[in-house]
Amino acid sequence: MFSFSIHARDKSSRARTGTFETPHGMVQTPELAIVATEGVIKSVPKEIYHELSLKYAIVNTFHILTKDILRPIEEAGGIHAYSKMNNVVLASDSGGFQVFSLGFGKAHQVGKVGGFFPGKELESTDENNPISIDSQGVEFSFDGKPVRLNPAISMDIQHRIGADIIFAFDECTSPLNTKGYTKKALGRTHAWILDCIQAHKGHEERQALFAIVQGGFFKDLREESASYMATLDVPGFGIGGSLGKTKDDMYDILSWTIPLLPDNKPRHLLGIGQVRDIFEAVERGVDLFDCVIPTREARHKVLYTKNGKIAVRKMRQVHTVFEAHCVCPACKTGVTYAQLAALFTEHHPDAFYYATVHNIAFFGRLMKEVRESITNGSFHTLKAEYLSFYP
RNA sequence: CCAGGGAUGGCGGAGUGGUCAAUCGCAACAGACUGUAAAUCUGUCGCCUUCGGGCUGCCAAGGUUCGAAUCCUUGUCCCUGGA
Repeated sequence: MFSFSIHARDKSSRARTGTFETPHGMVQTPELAIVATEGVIKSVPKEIYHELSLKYAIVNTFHILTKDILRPIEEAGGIHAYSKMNNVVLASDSGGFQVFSLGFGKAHQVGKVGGFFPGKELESTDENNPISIDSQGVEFSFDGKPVRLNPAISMDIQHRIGADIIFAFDECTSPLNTKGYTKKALGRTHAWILDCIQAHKGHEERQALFAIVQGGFFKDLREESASYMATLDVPGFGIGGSLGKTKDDMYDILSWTIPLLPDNKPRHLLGIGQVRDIFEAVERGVDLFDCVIPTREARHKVLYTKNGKIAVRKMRQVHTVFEAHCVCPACKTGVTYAQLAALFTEHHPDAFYYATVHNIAFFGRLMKEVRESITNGSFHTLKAEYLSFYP
């Protein structure tokens, strides 16, 4: 039911194009998933989804569980029907990222491609994590209620959600975690993937379980993890964070791990998707991405264009559409920067809608151009073009 | 005409003798955002500054006081009842 075929390769890098086939159609790679955490794209009505030429989207196990939308999803007959994304390849994240984002990430106010915070370096140990983690799983506290997740629970929820690609329940560590801690967490992640595979037995035809490589910014741990995951009989791999302290750290991690993964299976770089990062990662062999940036930054008044990011606030006097060639619902109907700025000022929901659909369209085009450039040998030219506006 | 109420920084709106250049919200300005606790968060937001501080300032003009956005007088404008 799931198969990955590679169509073209870049001559001077690990970039490749391919197709990943699933029960709900295929994704052409490289592709970026739009994030629909609770099964919906924020600020875009479901009736519009079919106009967005969405190819790949991802939902979240932890948030679906805690917001009580598992039942509505099951009643609708699965996430594709619930989300009105019947022709979209859907993934679900396992909740492993929330182990970080609601744990050390929250405690230390740091992202997974972390900044470096003086005085906070490497203090992370079990004691100052607001979440309790042991070999049996993770105990969250959310809205004052305890929420438990482990491989079996996460797999069960993901089976009920019904996404095409599901991710193993892992422990995403923090850039501030010590090597000792990261190694311990990696041990759990490595044990848990076996539990996930076990729990997934019988569902392999319907959903593809991707294993996740961890190991922080430690070369030997990353190599150990990639080598270990490579031995497993899974249809694809995720590469998870912590991804170091800088972009270069992240690129190093990709260079370390990807050569150790089987060439004939897709690799999904979890949670990454800034323009430059997409090029650098594709170049190192990444096939799939997901990222909140297109949708989140839209709500934060940032528009993506081929000439760079644009702060809508500064465009009050500009009476043109966002991008003349764009066919997103906003550009198509002639919404101008000035109008968008005015809508943002009055907090009108359409502002969020217009900006979101445009950014989704931008990233859709970007990924298409990336694919075409790999096919016709112009990947590096395209990269240079984009990086001049997205340094 | 009578009786009340009110005028605060771009706007809304706190503050009723000192610790007030004046809480807070909005707007504005600058920045951040990478498996979404995010339509969020951070900083600036009277003028000048060598960042120590200096100056002007709460409708206007007088006054009381060591000290006034805060109390008194007059004026101007606005709102609400009454004739």
